[in-house]
Amino acid sequence: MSETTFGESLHQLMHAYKRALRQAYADAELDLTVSHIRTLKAIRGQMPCTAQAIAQRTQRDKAQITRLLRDLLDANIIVKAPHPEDGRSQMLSLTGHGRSLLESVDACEREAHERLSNGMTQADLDAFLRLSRLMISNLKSRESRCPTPPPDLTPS
Amino acid sequence: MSETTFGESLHQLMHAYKRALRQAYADAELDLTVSHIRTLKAIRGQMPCTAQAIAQRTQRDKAQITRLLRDLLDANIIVKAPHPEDGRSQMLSLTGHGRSLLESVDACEREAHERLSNGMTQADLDAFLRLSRLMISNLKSRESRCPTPPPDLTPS
DNA sequence: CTAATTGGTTGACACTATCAACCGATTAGG
DNA sequence: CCTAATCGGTTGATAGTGTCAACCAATTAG
Repeated sequence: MSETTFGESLHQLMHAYKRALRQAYADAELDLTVSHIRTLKAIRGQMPCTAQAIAQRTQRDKAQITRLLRDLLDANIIVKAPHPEDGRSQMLSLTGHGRSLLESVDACEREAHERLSNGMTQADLDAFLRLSRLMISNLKSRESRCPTPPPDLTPS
Repeated sequence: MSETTFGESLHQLMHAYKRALRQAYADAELDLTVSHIRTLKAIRGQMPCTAQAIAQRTQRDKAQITRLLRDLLDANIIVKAPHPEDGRSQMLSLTGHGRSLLESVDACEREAHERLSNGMTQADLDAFLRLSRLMISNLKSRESRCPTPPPDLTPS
């Protein structure tokens, strides 16, 4: 029976967490969705970077990324610059506005994170993170075996 | 800094998990979404039950529940019966079809769960579950502005 | 040079969450 | 009893998100 409660817990945790973030962002008058902010953080994490890199880092569809980036560009939170070596690609980076905005975000999240982790030790958090990562990699390994053409099992 | 990776991990785990479930359901030719199945499991968990109970149990909007139930009714997976003591309410229960369908679901999930938990001990799983529940209750307590009811962390 | 690949964009669609308005049944207060 | 508030459920609207497929232009490979 532990499968059912596992999935349920995961769902509930996810949604409670997202609600908490949305609430915190709204309280701070940050007019951004969770997705936008996730994208922003990905950019900051490896600035300057390409849209492709963000898609990989956040595990999301590149179409989705394009749309999120459009909003962020319109809001003057990031800027595009041509890629020096590849005319298809473009380098994304935060504007000053984007950077300061992201600092407010950090404050929001620190608060949310603090609430979330109430009663948990650092070891608990580490353990949770470790297990999460393990599960992600467990799931991903199987997932990605379809799109790649069969790793030649050609009858030798 | 650990907040960012925490949120990222949670997102990714959630989506990887949902993708795995969707894939498993599709492989088994179960034409149901994750939400439908979550709803079904809630019904099974406290059958017979009301829509209200499901909404609470799964922490979802009652409007959403109504729509999911409509689909399940149309597909003859559950049935409605009038509530004996309250004319507004209605008792939901699984049909035979629904029950057998849910058994296939269980099989799918067992498989997905097995893949997911590869390399994890039972203690790991328990720890993960315990921490998840703790965080959920941490987040919920402020959400609903209620005095925190003591989290019941019974490791069932 | 042509063909395949890659970075990015666009369109379409499904799923999910959330909010507000509403209906009929029930309950509470006078 | 009658009215008002509440409750279970339904419906509509809107937004956020995930996914797929088609496409363009730049790049690379043969």
